[in-house]
Amino acid sequence: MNKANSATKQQTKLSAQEWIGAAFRALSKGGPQAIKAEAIARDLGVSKGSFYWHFTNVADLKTKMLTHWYEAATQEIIAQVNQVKGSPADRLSTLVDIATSNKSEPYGGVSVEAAIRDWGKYSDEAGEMVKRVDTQRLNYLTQQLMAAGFDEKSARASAEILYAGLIGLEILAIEDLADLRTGMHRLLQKILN
Amino acid sequence: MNKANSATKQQTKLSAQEWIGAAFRALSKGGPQAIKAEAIARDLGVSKGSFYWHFTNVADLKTKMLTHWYEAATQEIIAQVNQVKGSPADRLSTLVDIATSNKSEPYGGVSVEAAIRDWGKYSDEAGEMVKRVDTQRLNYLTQQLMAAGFDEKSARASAEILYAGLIGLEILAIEDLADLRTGMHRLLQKILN
DNA sequence: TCATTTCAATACGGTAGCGTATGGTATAAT
DNA sequence: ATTATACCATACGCTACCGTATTGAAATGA
Repeated sequence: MNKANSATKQQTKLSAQEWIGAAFRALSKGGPQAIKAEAIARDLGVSKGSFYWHFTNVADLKTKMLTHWYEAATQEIIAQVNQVKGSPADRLSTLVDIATSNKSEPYGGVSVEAAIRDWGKYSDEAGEMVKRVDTQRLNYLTQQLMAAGFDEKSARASAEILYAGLIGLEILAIEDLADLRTGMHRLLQKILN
Repeated sequence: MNKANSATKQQTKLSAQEWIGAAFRALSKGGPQAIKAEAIARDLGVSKGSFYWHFTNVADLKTKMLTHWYEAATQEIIAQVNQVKGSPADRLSTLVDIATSNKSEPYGGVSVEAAIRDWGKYSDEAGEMVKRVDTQRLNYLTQQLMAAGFDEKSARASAEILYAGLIGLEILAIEDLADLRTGMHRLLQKILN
């Protein structure tokens, strides 16, 4: 056995990030109650001794998951959309594409989003984080719609409908991303026209 | 103590229905993982000996919960809406009101609906039940929209948007039912006009 | 080289939930 | 009055998970 084969995923040391990534995988597969130190350790092929090195306890891991998701779900996406040159409608369209793309990254992606939203219903900490994300996104959508010519009041109303549609379609059609995307663009057209 | 006082809720015997009702309360408060025999028994002020009299195990309870929800979430509501005399738009409006009303009944009501939808993501059995309910409701909506003058293709498309909006708003605004209802009627207008 | 730091394995006690077994009590039937 | 039935309590063993303590090993630095 070649001991120094770095390509075979024979990693000797783990980082907190890898634990967090595995935790997100567990979350989207089994829900919040699947975020368990020993189960994730098994999944990583390691013992819980490692877990309690990187985190003080499970609550600590959860907090760090939420923080990371917050960054990925707001700042990064908004920055990404803002550098799209074109009309506000173009940016909204880009936003829809991003929101309906299932990135292979650990956090971000549709299934994680939905799972965290569930989580938020049963945990205050997660609930507040979801609320912060929703508020920020809603503000951003309103802002884009106003840039597209809506007055503030109707921009906010349309942003709510658009965002609700996005969330709803995401939850209903989560297994077929292509359908989700076309449905979303359809709704966007209905609101913009 | 008047031993034969039937009005004081001093019930000596429990029915399976009361267990199911308590289980739904636990579900909407704590999520699927809160459906636990011993916890619900504590809530009912009784021991788990009783639970295993009425149900063979926890899986059995869950199956019965899903069956009851299925009935309440489709047949009963559709029957209720169908007896509204008026235009299809009137029936759709009534449907929105029903869907956004938080009934005090054990199953039915917005919070239970959302909780079961979560549940469906992590359990195949619940997932299939949710899918059955969604399909039936979507068909019914399509049918009503066709009666309102849409052709089949666009009726189905609009039904999906309407239903997605309903689900989305439900999940976003679950704490404020009044807002939910007005938002929903707004979306209905946008689609019908 | 050897000492320190970083990461992981193992072993432990504690709690919570499951399902079973068994016995107890109240109501109804005869 | 006695027996049967329906419902519930209690006690048990089992497993999964938590968090701690201790030891071990590998990498890094001096």
